[in-house]
Amino acid sequence: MNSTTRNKMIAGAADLMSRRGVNATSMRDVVRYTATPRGSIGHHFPDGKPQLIAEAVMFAGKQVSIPLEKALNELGAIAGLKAFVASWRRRLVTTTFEAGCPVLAVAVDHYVGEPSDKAEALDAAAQDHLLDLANGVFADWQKIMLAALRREGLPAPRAKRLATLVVASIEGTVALCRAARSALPLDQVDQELELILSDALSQTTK
Amino acid sequence: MNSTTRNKMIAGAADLMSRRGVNATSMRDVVRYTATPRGSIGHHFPDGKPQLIAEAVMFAGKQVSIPLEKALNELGAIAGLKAFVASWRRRLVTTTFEAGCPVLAVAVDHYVGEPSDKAEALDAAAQDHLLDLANGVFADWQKIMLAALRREGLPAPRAKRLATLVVASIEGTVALCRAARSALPLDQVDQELELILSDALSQTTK
DNA sequence: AGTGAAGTATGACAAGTGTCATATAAATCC
DNA sequence: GGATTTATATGACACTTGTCATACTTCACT
Repeated sequence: MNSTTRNKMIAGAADLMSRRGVNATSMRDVVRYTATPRGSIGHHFPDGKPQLIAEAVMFAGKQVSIPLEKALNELGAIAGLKAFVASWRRRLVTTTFEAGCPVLAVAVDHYVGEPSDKAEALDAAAQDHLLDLANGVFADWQKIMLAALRREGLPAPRAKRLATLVVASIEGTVALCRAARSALPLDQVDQELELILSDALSQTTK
Repeated sequence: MNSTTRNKMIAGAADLMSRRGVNATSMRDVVRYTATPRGSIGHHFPDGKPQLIAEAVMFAGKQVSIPLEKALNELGAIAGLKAFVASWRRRLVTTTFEAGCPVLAVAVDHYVGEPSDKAEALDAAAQDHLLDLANGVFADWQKIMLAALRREGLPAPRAKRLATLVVASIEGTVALCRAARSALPLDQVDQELELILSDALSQTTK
């Protein structure tokens, strides 16, 4: 199984989806963008576009969760989060605020299926599956953040809420930065999150 | 000028965009959804789909900013924000987490223009204009939140950062809720935001 | 009554969409 | 080395998209 073509397609799809959204990314765009053979797309993704989107979401999930976990492990919750935000910042700046998060794209820009006859019935199921995947990725990120906070002594209920806040606010802030073509929102949120987390952690050791 | 047709189209476009995204919302969808005459769309929106999207963004902007400002004025920053979040929660629940924010949709799901010959040049400008509008709406919401916080004595730099955090985290959380088909993330973030704001405000009166 | 504008209806256009059937090329295995 | 799976190529399909030209209706105003 030649997987480099397949992997290039998945990575390219994730990238394009993060920039323009799900429906603005056609399969022909993906093969153009990645210089992969168009004839292979049906071969590597027999279930068609929904499958490609699904794999792109899972790919993007790992692409974030692995460095996130590493940063939190090596630097602790606060410094690790700052490093993670910094990597988002770099991505925004180097793409002139064109690239975003493909998982958010799936949550917001729902895939509208084939024009064919089967219609509504399958589309709803396919869309639900994609939402499940996106939700799984978000949950994964939250779990990683949660573990880091708990490791520093924060009680579970508070840590869970803060993990949700961190993931949600970063997702939202990245979107704000793209709209503003500026990293200012991310810098502001970064500062506030640091304050909030260090406040919360300082209360536990008292 | 018969504006009820026009207004129905704008409101319907905003609603559909908030549920499925920009590119998944076709003009034919809008006239189907709003039971408005298809022949009129070119009449009311001579600049075509970009114009309809633009008006939908501004419409959605006011639809949020007006009740937000009212709630903050009447109830103060903390209780007002809680009331505002509660209204978001209602919208999510009553639409079984299908509806979201059309402004976020514009920021994430970029409009891909007509298939015609003019191509790239105009598209980039049109997309930039839409991003400007979305950014203006986000900035408006932040300004309203900022004013409420300053009214309670918070110094400007901190208030600005917190206003950004509030807008970004609510946008992100609504997306999380849609992916999870659950209001839990919003409830968690609501609780944390309350804690954060009351902490920040209590430090000013000391 | 009549005139002109505002609104509505309908169909055609060029182009793009995902998918599929078929055909060729490459690589793997006995 | 031949056979069989894997991969790539190409073109056709049924359909949707935004836009436009053209017609018909409605309505206000003089």
